[in-house]
Amino acid sequence: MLLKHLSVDCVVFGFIENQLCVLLWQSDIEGTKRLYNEITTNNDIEVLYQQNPMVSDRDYWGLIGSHLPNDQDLDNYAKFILSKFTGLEKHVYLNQVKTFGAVQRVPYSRVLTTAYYALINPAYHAIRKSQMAKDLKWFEISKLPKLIFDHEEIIKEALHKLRDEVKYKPVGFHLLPDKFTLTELQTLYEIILDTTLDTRNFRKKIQNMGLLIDTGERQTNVAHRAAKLYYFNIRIYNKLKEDGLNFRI
Amino acid sequence: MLLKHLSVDCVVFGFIENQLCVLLWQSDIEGTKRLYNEITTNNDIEVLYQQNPMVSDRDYWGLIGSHLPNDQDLDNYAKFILSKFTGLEKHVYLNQVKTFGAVQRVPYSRVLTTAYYALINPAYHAIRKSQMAKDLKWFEISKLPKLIFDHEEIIKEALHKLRDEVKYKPVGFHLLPDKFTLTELQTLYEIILDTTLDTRNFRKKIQNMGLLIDTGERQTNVAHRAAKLYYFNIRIYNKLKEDGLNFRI
DNA sequence: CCAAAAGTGTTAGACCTACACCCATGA
DNA sequence: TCATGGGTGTAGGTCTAACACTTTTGG
Repeated sequence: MLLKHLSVDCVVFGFIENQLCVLLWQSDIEGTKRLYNEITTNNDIEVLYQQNPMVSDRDYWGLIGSHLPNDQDLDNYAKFILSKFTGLEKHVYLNQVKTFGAVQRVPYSRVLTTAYYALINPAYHAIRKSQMAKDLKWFEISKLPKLIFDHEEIIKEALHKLRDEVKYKPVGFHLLPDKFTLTELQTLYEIILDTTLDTRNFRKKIQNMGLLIDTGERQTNVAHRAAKLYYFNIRIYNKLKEDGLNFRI
Repeated sequence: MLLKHLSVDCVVFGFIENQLCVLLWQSDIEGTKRLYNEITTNNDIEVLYQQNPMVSDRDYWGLIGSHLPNDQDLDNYAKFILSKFTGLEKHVYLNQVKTFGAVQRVPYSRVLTTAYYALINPAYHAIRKSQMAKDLKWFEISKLPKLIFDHEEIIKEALHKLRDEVKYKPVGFHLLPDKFTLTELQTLYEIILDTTLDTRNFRKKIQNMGLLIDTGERQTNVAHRAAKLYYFNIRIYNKLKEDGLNFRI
């Protein structure tokens, strides 16, 4: 059974062509029904979905998400949503943002939603649209379309949390490919924190953390000096995740 | 109507005699029914409460909290719980921790709970037990009694969040009286962060933030040199709340 | 006058900031 | 050979960490 009053939404962040992007969808009512029939029987899905603006109006987009089934753990179900909607399997960084519970956030029904944010690297994790979506697309964070309900607020809060975390924990790396250049890393921080950073100081700081390992490889096919590729040291990563990181700027 | 599947719990932290404490209660079933009759009609309260270990077993304590009414905003309802259970009025620092949603967290029913934490100063905010409680008491964080459900985990998570925040935001002050000494402030940080701090360095750091204003007053009736009393500068406090604070140790 | 806690300054090292030029590559 | 982005060092200032003694008060 689906819980009528509680849903789970995922703010999926991706770093694409030096832009921070969010993954949004438009639901296909028939496909969504089919999904819910897989998950549970005897549900109120038609009541729950037929009034959603995203179903009837092609201008409206939403965060991927769904009502929570009675028999699913909240955290696991967020993972499930992510993999069901995008085809992504495990090892995706996923973090609860908070629960949004204004009475009128969904105009036609009382629904609270627990939001999560995910960080993925679209170059390495191919997204595939599931059958239940009419459409599934990346939008730059600064060029969002019309959004259903309070999803714009949810995205803002998730971004705020990401900004906070990126300063004190080594989370940003999840948005990069396995091997990346220092310039990519710097650009990532610049975009997330919406600022510019001094290249020399940034490199010194990062290298002093001991977090990066030189792969010995370099970029290929670039029309300029090829940059070194790094990956990151998971042991030191785990340590910094515990101890915190000082990335204030 | 009360939502059967969603509750709100508050982890109320207080700083008492140089110890970090949590406020816990034991519910009185009759008093609780009376409260719910005030809030809503036609509810399932007996089903919701009669199996709670706290009701039948005097050894079990719980966080203050209740099921969420259909027509109440989540954030407002957390404030309401705080004032209803303790008699505290506004201006209490309250912050959402996260939502706990394991399927079996309440053994006899599917209930998710959104936890908040509150910081209060018991010396200045007198707590009064409401009629619906058999008992309401402060417990040192290191000497917790048996707790219902996953309330111990909720307290741990709230404490973890408090520790994280205290390093980067000026939240700790909410646990102190309006006028306080530098030693009280230092002890507070030492207790929350579970460490010791160098007095001279601590004082320099705090004073350089410009957050404190000398009241010109001193302690009275102490059997040693009387310490200066400070209060804190709300303007700089608000600025630091925005910009963040660097209190890493 | 004693006990107890308040209050204070200096130095060495670490870290942060600001800043400009040469290097490697493919087109 | 040019355009593009990669890569590097230094000096001055600020912040941090370590450390011990004197002051004030009430009993």
